[in-house]
Amino acid sequence: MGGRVTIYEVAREAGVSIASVSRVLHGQNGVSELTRERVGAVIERLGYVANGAARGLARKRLGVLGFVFCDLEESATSDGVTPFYSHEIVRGAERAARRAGDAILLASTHSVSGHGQVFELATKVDGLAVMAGSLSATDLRRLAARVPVACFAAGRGSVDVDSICVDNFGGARAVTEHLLEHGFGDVAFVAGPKRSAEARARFNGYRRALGDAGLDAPKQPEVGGDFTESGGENAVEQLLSKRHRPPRALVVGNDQMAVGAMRALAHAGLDVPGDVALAGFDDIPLARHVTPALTTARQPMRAIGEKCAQLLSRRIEQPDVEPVMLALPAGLIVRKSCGCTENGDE
Amino acid sequence: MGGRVTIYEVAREAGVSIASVSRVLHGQNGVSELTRERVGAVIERLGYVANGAARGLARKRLGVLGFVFCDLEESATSDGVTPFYSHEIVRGAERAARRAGDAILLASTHSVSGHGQVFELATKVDGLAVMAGSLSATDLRRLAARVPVACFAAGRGSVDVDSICVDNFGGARAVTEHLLEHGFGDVAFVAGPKRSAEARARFNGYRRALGDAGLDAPKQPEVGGDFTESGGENAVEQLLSKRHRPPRALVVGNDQMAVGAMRALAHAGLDVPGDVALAGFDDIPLARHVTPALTTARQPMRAIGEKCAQLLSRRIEQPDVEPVMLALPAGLIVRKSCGCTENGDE
DNA sequence: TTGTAGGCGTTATCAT
DNA sequence: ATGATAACGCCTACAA
Repeated sequence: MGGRVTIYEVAREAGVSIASVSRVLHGQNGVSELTRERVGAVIERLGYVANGAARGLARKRLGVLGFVFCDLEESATSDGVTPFYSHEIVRGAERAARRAGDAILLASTHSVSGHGQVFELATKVDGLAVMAGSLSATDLRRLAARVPVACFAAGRGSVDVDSICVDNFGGARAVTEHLLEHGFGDVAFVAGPKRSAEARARFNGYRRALGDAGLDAPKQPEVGGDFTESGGENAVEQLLSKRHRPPRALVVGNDQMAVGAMRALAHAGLDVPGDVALAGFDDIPLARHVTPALTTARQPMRAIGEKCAQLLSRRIEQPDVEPVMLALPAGLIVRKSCGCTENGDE
Repeated sequence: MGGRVTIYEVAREAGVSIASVSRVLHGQNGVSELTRERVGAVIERLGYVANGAARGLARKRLGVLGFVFCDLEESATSDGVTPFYSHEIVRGAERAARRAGDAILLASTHSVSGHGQVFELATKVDGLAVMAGSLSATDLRRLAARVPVACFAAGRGSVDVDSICVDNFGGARAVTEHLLEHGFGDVAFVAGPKRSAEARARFNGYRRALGDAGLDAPKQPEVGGDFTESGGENAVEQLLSKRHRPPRALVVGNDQMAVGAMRALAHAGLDVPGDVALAGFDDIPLARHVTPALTTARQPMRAIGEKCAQLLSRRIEQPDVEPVMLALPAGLIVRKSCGCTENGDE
């Protein structure tokens, strides 16, 4: 918001009407060069900054897109996963938003929880992009009934809003196929949270790959975790104790759990990829840095952010178009944990 | 912004005046229980969401704090450093802002550069927190003359605005002292960018520690980099070629460069910490994951974000109080790269 | 090219 | 307890 000086003062000081000031402010035509210069000088001298509230009120558009993330707090965050995840999305979103002249308002579900702080937030934006899982389906529905909403990182959900996510099914399938191509017959799966649509999609991608290879695939994941490092560690410990012999390869629901899995395997005296090959999902920054470097399916986070902002903008402009659900392809990132030796890293 | 339904419609539908609606909206007294209920019901039924622009205009306060970061783009970012850094700051900021009923508007300098997009941004917020280095001193000054501004991650700069940063001097000093306590006599320094006030403060902290130990310290850093991994790698290569014998220990300007340094040392066949001990600065997430784990000085990012939001809020309320410069203590994080063996990690 | 004036949706003051 | 009614600062027809 502009400090004190208003368009009226600029007008007075320049000896013109506010309409003229407004015109030069927006670089419109129909202003004499002289006026333009005079007004410009006054604006600079007075340090005028337009009042966004007034502008938003008049334009019926604040020029602000809200993004709400779910804050996994102490769990996933401590390893810098969520931060990166959200940061890349924000970057993409910001880029797209800026092209449209908008700015990004940030909030995390943790700080936005309580009763209905999202609705309070909704007040300050033209539309809200929400990360799947950061809101209950009920709240999401209520929200969408009030303001333009888009959803990211969502699997095929039930709520009828625009949404965008990575192709979890395809990514997991590709990763699994890669493991299969190594000739590993016994490929097990470490699942994510049961309630997560994304986690389920990844499991299904894994199953499909097995099926296509003529292999038996379990209907349900043998073990699973909550997408955290320790979750992955526990899951693999459990898996090892369940089986008389460890699987030859492992597709893990996400990279973070994969890192935990590596720890569990090391603990059990198993070599990766010698004894057990491994692949994750997401391509978090850490994936390149663990030893061996993690083979994984990359989420196009930036693109997700961009696309989400675009979807949201569109809905703001055209509130009644049919909602779409997009899935962006995941990139197969081959590193060492699968048994490949060449450095396939970019 | 609220979709279509306004306070007038709510009022009409509830059979009261907009004043009454406004009252129940703010939980004010002086409203009969009956009215309160009726209005509440209508609000829910109509899905009313207040228009933030109108509200901001009337209140002279949008309830939004802007944060602008500098986007190191492909350099530092590719390793997930900046993301983490900014994410933690944003978290802290959001927390503090929320307590004050505010929201956080995000922007990065990359996308905000060009001519004066910051000023455009300034339009949409009540105040702006800017990361040091994301703006030229001139722009910062101009900005501060127009809207409330606070600065974070700034060393003692010249511009007269509220600012907050970690105690770079003290942190570097503590880290250096720790290395000295190991009995390493020859401790070299890998500096950050010359223009960075933070980098200089760290160098000075290093010098002070040497001086206090009765050791000679160079007036200028022997080598330096740009705070990136490859920058650190190059700097150390250069250092090794300059000297006939490698230093016994190395204080590196930040963690990211320290990781690069480790690579250079490994390349030269030098063991860390056996041949060369190492310490960094920041405590980025990766620091725990490299081998050996990196000893470093931790930046209290969250606290920085919180404090910055507070400083900004204060300045918005009281534009004329004397600007303050705060430095938060850095925590010494002892891990393996310095030669310590016990696991000092939290 | 320039100016006038109504409207945007809330808040808040002042009556009632 | 409730209701009119000015601001708030900008945008934008519409006039001149």
